[in-house]
Amino acid sequence: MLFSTKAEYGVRLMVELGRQPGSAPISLNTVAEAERLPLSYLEHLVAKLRKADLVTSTRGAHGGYRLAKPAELITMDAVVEALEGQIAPMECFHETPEGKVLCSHEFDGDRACSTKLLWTRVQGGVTKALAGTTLAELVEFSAPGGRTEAAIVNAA
Amino acid sequence: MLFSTKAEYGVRLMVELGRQPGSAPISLNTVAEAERLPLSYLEHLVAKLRKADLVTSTRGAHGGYRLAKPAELITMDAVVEALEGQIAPMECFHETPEGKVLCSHEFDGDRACSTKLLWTRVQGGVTKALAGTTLAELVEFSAPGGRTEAAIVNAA
DNA sequence: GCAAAACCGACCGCTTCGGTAGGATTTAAG
DNA sequence: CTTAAATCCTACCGAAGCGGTCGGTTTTGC
Repeated sequence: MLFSTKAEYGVRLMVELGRQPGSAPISLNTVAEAERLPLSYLEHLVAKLRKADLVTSTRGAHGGYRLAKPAELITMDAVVEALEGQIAPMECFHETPEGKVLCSHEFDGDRACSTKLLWTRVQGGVTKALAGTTLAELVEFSAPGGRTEAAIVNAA
Repeated sequence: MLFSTKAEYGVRLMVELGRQPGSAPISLNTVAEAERLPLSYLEHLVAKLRKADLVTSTRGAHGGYRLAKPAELITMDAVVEALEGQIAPMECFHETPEGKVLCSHEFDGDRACSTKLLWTRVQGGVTKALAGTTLAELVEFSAPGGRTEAAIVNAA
């Protein structure tokens, strides 16, 4: 599995928040029941989303969570990264500001790392998919009269 | 991390086999020293590659391993899948012969799974990268006078 | 004051990861 | 025939992460 349920549950949580049009905050309990997920586990996940400034919280009775910005401006790479940590195909694959750096096994420098090409391509494919998908799309797609399966193919 | 060192080491192992032109089998010990990887761990990995018919073995003194087919015909999705198991972005994301099936949380059927679109795109991006890369490319890329970094971008 | 809610941190059983260890079996070379 | 090299097989092991659970504290509206 590329990702754990942290990403799965967290994305569902975000979609649930994105579905509500109003300005009233939504309690985690509401989300937990709607998605049938354990409340106390969602607490851990929403904490990560809050630290990443993807949701805001209001405490006390009738409190809850809201999206920190419009769903159209939230891309899924930020969401998944907040939940799962840095997204890289491999432990030794580090991104530095100035391009990529490999590798703990790339010794001697007498020849290129044999796996660099592969992981770079994989990295590109994943980030393109994640960064190219907005929360708004997921909300629309999963709506009762949402877009059809064809939308998946079209947006390749 | 999307993949563990099983994929990393296993791919290196395959590249090392692909580098040798001759028909003589290469011992794991040779590979282990060349790539500075623990021999006894490589044994586990090569067993998976053998079960997946990606390498063949000859036992006894001067034995070792060879690629089961030309490097041009070995795509990395088969290699990674042999090492890491089925590649899917998420536990609940199952591929059936007739398309995709979701989801353990997609209850009631009254609305689409909110994460299906996302994971389908991720899946597509990863498999495209893996299936679109052959072992021969990695061998060439990592050769002493191999192709430059630009090859990575070009082959997007 | 009470109840609802966000917050926080500790704990727990389970599986995987990365690796080690010890052997058994096969085979080529001397 | 013996020995060394190599594949093959199974069991084990510490560490870490996963998927929660629990108990409690704090904040806030009614």
